[in-house]
Amino acid sequence: MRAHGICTDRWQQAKKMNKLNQHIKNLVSISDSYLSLILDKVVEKQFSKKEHLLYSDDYAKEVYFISSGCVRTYILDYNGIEHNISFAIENWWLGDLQSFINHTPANQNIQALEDTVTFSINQEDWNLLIKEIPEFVYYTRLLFRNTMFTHENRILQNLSFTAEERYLYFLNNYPDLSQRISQKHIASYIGITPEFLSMLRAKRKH
Amino acid sequence: MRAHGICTDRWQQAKKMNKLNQHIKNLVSISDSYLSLILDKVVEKQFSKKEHLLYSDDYAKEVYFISSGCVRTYILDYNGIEHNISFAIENWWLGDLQSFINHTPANQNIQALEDTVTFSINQEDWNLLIKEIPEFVYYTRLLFRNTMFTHENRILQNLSFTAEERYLYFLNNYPDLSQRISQKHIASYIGITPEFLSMLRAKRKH
DNA sequence: TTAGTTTCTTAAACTACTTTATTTTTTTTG
DNA sequence: CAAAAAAAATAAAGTAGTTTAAGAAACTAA
Repeated sequence: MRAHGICTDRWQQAKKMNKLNQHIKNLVSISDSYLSLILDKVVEKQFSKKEHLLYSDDYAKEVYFISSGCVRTYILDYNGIEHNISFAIENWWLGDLQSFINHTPANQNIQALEDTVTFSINQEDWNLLIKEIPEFVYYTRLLFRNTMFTHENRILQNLSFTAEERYLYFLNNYPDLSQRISQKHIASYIGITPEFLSMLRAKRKH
Repeated sequence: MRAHGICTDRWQQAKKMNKLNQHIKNLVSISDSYLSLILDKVVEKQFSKKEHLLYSDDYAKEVYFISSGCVRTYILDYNGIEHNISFAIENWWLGDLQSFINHTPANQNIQALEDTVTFSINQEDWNLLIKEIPEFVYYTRLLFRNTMFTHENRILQNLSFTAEERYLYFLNNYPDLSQRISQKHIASYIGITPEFLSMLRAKRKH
């Protein structure tokens, strides 16, 4: 990109998008011109703590790559109880992909747990990149594949682990998240009440 | 393919692979020559009821498209209890993809629940097809994406549904499987004991 | 800094689901 | 087809996790 005389604004933006740039290059080999085509479509957005990126029943018009901060996705059950589906921090993509791809109302809510900066791509540009850039197809294929593996492992856990084992697995596998995220939200993610998590933690101290 | 003078054996095989043929064509637009390149790599295998296609700790050397029959994938927990992860019938792909793709020992076991005919692709051929045929990349991207959605919905359910709701969801969404698969295996899939499922069913009759 | 809000802890009563054991029904196999 | 094996039903006792409630600790904001 540097060699192609991009104006200063673009160059500044490219610098800010360095994390996304690296993330793509780490997964697929891609020409600089294709890469800049992707980065051109990406828009920076800022969300303050507790702000929502998406509400369920709305349509997910974009997906997000997190540059800094932390968000959660959650569903509301018919009793009005929130259940955390996932967390995302720096260098993670997220979004309600079913809504985004199938143009259906979202099941998920997305909320910032910290002040957060994202790079988003909207549906139109996403489809354009998919059509124009085979490497973008490969890239998203790997993202889908990895998410599929993560989901699969979580299903295995839900079937065979106790609450305590799920908690320990979370601590071991997401030590960074464990520090940043409240117990209340971790409890919801592993599918137990905060009170029961508190009991488990008390038990482990002795 | 017919126009290209393929020998009778091939033509016979192609007829047998009609389901796979259709499955690919339904998801991506692909030339006949590429399609026959894929079908050339596919090998028919037969498994009798209760036979294993894969044992955990072995390496998954192939993935399977089911032409007829029914299989389950399951894990063994450290108490020796089996937990069903998924079922597959005609026109479904399955395999321990983590083992197959990452060349790690399998977590999953795969077992035929009925006499089953599969078309399998081994790792080497899979990688070759990925390298040579962009449409195969698109095809597998869609497979991964759909599996990802299915997994995601199951995680949502595990977080927000009771056992009874999970059972009703299974009945409604997989009516064909509900007929073919024993309650014992359905119970395991939704994460409860067969005894408790039996109770739920008795309760619903009144 | 203090009041207000949210999170965490503790504990007792409760419930969804498991465990164990026995009987009945269905399926498999020689 | 009969015998054996596997699956399903029922029931009683047990347990992992929930609910409710109330107080303590930790953030948040004027």
